[in-house]
Amino acid sequence: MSLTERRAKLLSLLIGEYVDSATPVGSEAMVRRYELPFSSATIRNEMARLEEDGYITHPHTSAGRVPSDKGYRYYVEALMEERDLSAQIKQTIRHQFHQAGREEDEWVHLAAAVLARAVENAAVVTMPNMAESRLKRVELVSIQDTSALLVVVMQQARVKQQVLIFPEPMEQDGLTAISNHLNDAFRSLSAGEIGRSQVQLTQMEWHVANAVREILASTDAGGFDEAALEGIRTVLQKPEFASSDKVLNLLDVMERRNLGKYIPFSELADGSVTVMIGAENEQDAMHDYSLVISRYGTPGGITGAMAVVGPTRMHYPRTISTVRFLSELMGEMLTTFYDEPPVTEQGAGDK
Amino acid sequence: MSLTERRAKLLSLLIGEYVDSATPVGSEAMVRRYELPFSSATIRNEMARLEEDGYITHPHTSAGRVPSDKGYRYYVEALMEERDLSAQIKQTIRHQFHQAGREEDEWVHLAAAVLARAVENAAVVTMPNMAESRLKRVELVSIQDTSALLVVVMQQARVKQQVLIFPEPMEQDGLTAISNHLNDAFRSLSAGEIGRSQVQLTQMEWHVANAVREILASTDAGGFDEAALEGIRTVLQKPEFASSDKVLNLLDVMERRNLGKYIPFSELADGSVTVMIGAENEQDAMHDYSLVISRYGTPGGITGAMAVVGPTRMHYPRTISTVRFLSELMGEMLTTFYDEPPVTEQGAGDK
DNA sequence: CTTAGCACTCGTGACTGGAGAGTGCTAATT
DNA sequence: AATTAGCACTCTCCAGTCACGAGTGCTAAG
Repeated sequence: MSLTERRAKLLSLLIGEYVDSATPVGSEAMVRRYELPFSSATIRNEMARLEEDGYITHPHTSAGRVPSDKGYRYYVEALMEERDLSAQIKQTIRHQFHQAGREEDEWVHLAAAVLARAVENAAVVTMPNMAESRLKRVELVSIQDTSALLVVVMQQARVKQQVLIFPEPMEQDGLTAISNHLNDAFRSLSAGEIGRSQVQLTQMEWHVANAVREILASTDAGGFDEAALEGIRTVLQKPEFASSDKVLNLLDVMERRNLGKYIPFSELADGSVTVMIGAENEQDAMHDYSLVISRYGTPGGITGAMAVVGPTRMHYPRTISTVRFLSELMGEMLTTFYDEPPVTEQGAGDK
Repeated sequence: MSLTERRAKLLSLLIGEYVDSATPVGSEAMVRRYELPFSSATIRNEMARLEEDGYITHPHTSAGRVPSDKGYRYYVEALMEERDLSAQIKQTIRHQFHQAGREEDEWVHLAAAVLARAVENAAVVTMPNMAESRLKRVELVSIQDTSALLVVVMQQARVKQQVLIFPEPMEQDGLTAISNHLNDAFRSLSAGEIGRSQVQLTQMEWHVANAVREILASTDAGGFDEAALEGIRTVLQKPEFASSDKVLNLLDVMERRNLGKYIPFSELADGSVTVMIGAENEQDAMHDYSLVISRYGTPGGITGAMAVVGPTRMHYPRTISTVRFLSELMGEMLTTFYDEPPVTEQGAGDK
C-alpha cells in the first residue's frame, strides 16, 4: 500500500516535527514551519486521508496529528534516509574503545554508555556468547579442608568460578592431580560432549567434572543478567513519562532479569538492524515503546546483541545508524582480540 | 533535651501513624484512632510544643503534623522498641541462604533481594572485601599469538581475569613457566608487598607481575559497581514519588557508579547498625531519604556492607532489625565457607 | 492543667467560562 | 479536478470562583 508522493512527504515532515516537539502537530503549524506551497486546508485534506489509511491519528478532535505505529513503520521502511554517522563521531567512538581496557565486559559497558548517550534513549548490550562454550582449562585451588575454588576458563576468554565442597578433606596436591586429568581429558569439549564422554574417572574427578559441565551449560544458556544497561534516566526524562504511572512500566522492562523476556534477542536476523515499533512487540508492556536491535559478533561464532529502548517517538534514522555502527565496531573489536579459527582451535594440546 | 512522657508517647504514636498513612496527622484523628484520654485541644497544645522544639512540622497552616528529621532521630534513639524478627521468618531466610549456591555473589544478590522485600524499600549489598587482598594463584592461558588470559585467584575465593597483550608471541609452555615462577615468588603477598619485592624477574614476568599487582590493588580499592541493588521499583511506588521530579533524584542515587558517593560505607562503626535520617546525610541529594547501614563480615577480616535506602518516612524498627539480622547472617555464611585463620594462612607454600 | 467553643486558614475538588488550536465541511476559485 | 477561503464546531487548557472539610490557635471557663 503506497502513498502519493505528497502524502509521503507530508508524513515524513510530520514525523520529523513530532519527534522533535513531542506535541501533536496541526495543519497550520505544518505549513508555517516548512513553508509548504499549499494552504493549511489542503494539508488538512491530506491528513484526513493519511488518518483514514491509518498512518496518523489524533488524540482528540481538536488536536493535531500524531504518527501511529503504522506511520512510523512506513517511515522507517520507505521514507527516511539513513544518514551514516559523521567520520568525526566514528573516530571519537573508536578512540574511546581503544582507550578502554582489553576486557569484553568493559567494551560491553562502554558500548551501552556510548549508545545510550548518542541516541538519547536507554541501551542494552549483552555480553558476547559463543554458540557453544568449550572448555579451555580447569583449575582447582584449595580453600579449606573440604572446599576448593573451581575456576573454569572457556574459549574467548570467559572465566567462571564456583566454590566446590568435597565430601572429604582434599590436599592441594590431590586437587592438582584432578585438574590435570580433567584438562587432559576434556580440553576443547563442550558441555554435551563432556556428558557423553566415556573417560574413566574417580569419584572425586566425576564430582568436579560434573560441576564443570554445569558451568559450561549455564554459560550457553546465556544470562542477560550480565548485560550492560545505560540511559534509563534519559528515557524517564522524556515528556512521555510526565505522568508517573508509565515509569513503573518501563522500570519493569528494565529490571535486569526481565530483559530477556521483553527483548527478543534470539529472533534476530544476523548482521542487520531490526526495528520493532510499539504494538509490533510481543509483550503488552512494550506496546508503547520501540526497540532497535542488532546482533554483533565475529565470523568465528562469538555473538551478542544490543538494543535501544525508547518511546515510539524516537529519532529512527539516527538510532538505526548508531546501532549499526556500534554493532560493527564491537564485531571488529572481538575479531581483533578474541577470535580463533572456528575449526583449528585444538592446536597444541591433543592427539 | 528530653521530652515529657506524654509528649514522647505522642510523638511515637504520631510517627507510627504517619509512617502508615503517609498523610499529615491531625489532633482529632490522633485522639479518635488511639482513644487517648485527652481531648483534641490538649493534643493540639502538646503538638504545638513538639513543633516549637523542632520534632514535628506543618506543611501548611491547616494541615496535620509531620515528623521532622529531628523527630525521627529522637524516635530511633529513645522511643522505638526494636523488635527482633520472629523465629519463623529468620528460619525461612536462613533456609533460602542454604538453598542458594555457594558463591558469595549469589549470597549478595539474595541478601539484597530479601532485604528489599522485607523492608519494602531499596537495598544495596556490596560484595565482601578483604582488608587487603592477597594472591593465591596466578594462571596464564594462551588466547592468540601475542595475547593471553590472566586469571588471578585471591584469598576468600575471589577471582579476577584480564586479557594481557605481550610484545612478542608466547607459547603456552612459556606462559606456564611464567605463572609457575610468579606463583612461587608471590604467593600470599599483597599488592604492596609484590611492589616492594626484590625477586629477579625476566621482562615478560615483570609485565605479568605488574598486571597482577594492579588487579590486587583495584580489588582493595573495592568497587561498589559489583554491589547488588534491589527494590528500586518498590521505593518509587511510594506516595513520596507521586510527583515525578523526585524520581530522577533517586535514580541518580541508585546508579551503580554513584553508590559509593551517596552511601558512606566507609565511615561505619563495626558491627552495629547506623541510621542516617534526611539531612543528616552529607550529600544534598540524599536529604529526603534515610539510610540504614551496617557492615558485615568475619573475624578473619572479610568485610562488606549493606544498606537500606528509602524516604525518611520509613518503618525504622523493622528496618533496623532486618538489617541487623541479615548482616549477622551474611557474617555467619562467610565464616562457615570462606574464613581462613587470619595469621596462619601461609600454610603449605613457604619456608 | 484541661477542655469546650469558635473564628480563621488552607488545600482540594467541582464547576464555569473564555481563549486558543485544530478540525471538517462547504462553497468559491483556479 | 484540485486548491483554497471561510466558518462553525469541538476540545483542551487555564484561571477564577466557591463551598467543604480538616486542622489550627486562641480564649475563657471548668
